[in-house]
Amino acid sequence: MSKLSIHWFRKDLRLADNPSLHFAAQNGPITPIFILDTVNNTQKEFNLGEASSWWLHYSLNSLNESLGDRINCFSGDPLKIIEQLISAYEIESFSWNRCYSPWEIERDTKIKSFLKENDIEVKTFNASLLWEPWEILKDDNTPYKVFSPFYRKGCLKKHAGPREVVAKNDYSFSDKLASSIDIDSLKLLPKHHWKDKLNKHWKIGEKSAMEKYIHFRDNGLTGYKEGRNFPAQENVSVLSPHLHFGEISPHQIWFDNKSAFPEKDVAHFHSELGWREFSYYLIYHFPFMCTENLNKRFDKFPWSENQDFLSAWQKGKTGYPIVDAGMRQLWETGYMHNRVRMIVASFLVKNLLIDWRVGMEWFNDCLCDADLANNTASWQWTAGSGADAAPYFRIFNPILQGKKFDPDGEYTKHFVPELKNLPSKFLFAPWEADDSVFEEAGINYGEDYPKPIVSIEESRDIALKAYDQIKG
DNA sequence: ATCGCCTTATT
DNA sequence: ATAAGGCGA
Repeated sequence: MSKLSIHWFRKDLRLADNPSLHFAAQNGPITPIFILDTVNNTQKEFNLGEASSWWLHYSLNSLNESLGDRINCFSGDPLKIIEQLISAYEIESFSWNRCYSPWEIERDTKIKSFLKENDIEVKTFNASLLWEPWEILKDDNTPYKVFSPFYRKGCLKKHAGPREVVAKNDYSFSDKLASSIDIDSLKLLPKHHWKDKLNKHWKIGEKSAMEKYIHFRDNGLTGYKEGRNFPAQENVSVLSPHLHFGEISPHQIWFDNKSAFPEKDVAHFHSELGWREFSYYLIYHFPFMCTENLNKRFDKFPWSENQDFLSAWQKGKTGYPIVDAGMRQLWETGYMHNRVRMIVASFLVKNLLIDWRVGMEWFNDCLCDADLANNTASWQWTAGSGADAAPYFRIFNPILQGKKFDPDGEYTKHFVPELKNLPSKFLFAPWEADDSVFEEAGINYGEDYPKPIVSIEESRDIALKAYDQIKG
């Protein structure tokens, strides 16, 4: 048997623009492996949530189809599995594309030196970031903490630019290894029926990811800059889960010719990719922030542990329609529009006074695009404890946000159908309607739909006082 | 060292 | 109109 050129698939579940795969192909057929790591990410913050586990199952199946059913799956401790592979087979080369979560960096560093000690050629590549986090620094060689200068100066001006897209070849793949298991044996599908709802909302895999990008480009990119704020409009790409699992790369998107589209929309869409980069950048330079406040002052913040509030938030029964619509969209579809993510997160942290980590855990479990970097950076941003955070007093008002960004109530009524007959002027503040309005709308207020669990004004004041306490 | 600037707001 | 405060050059 000839020597194996192993490519280790991780967050790069595609054939196109895959530098490691491209490298492995130089030595004949590639041996593609996937390892479900059951050892290094057991901490709940890093664990594969239910929705992303569900996604991964189908993404692997889609990938495997492209590989002609040649994927080799394993489950367990990657180091041990790789150890077994190199003792059982002769290895020509071992390669992968980099991952950037702190626990992945730690794991991969160990595996890389282990392979080197055993005289195996090991190569790693960039497949998922436009700018390597260590390549962008201020003039004083410390990392940026504010997005705009990071992106405009660090990324766009000073850097030579992202690597080119790797051409796709007709790769060939070796026969399956005897010790590998099949995808089903990874047991990624959740047992309960929640997942059944997800099926109708998504097409998973490399081909669908590219189709979705093209569809967005041709139908949603024009008007993106403003339209992206309106959850009822189709001006967002919804590429996040595909990007998370690497079914499509930011390079493929970045370098795609968009000259037919308005410059301001294109620039803004690119800057959103920049935000994704910034999140990865932050957790690379400040790995502790995945579990701890970036701003240490927040360690003293008097978070509430109100389980009733948390449960109402999770179920979408807070009595604030735009918040509830968002939380139900999450539960129904494994996704939430970005504008609404900010609204529900602000509500949890600044009106219910619940620790951002509790919200992050729920998002991690329910979002198909659950991503440690984006989740960490965005929750901390909302909580005010993170980098480039909004001033603490900038607390989202769910009534005003609803009126402003869902003016016709289309999004809210879709996910909170019990309010569909409520006149628009009351939709985001139902308590302002009197009995006759509810009667006419056929709503038993307080039964069919809950009354607010907290007062916006009072809870806002409490949050501001708590913030005053932790100020230096 | 100082000064302009800052994704996503609210009243 | 207003609201802190820190970052970046």
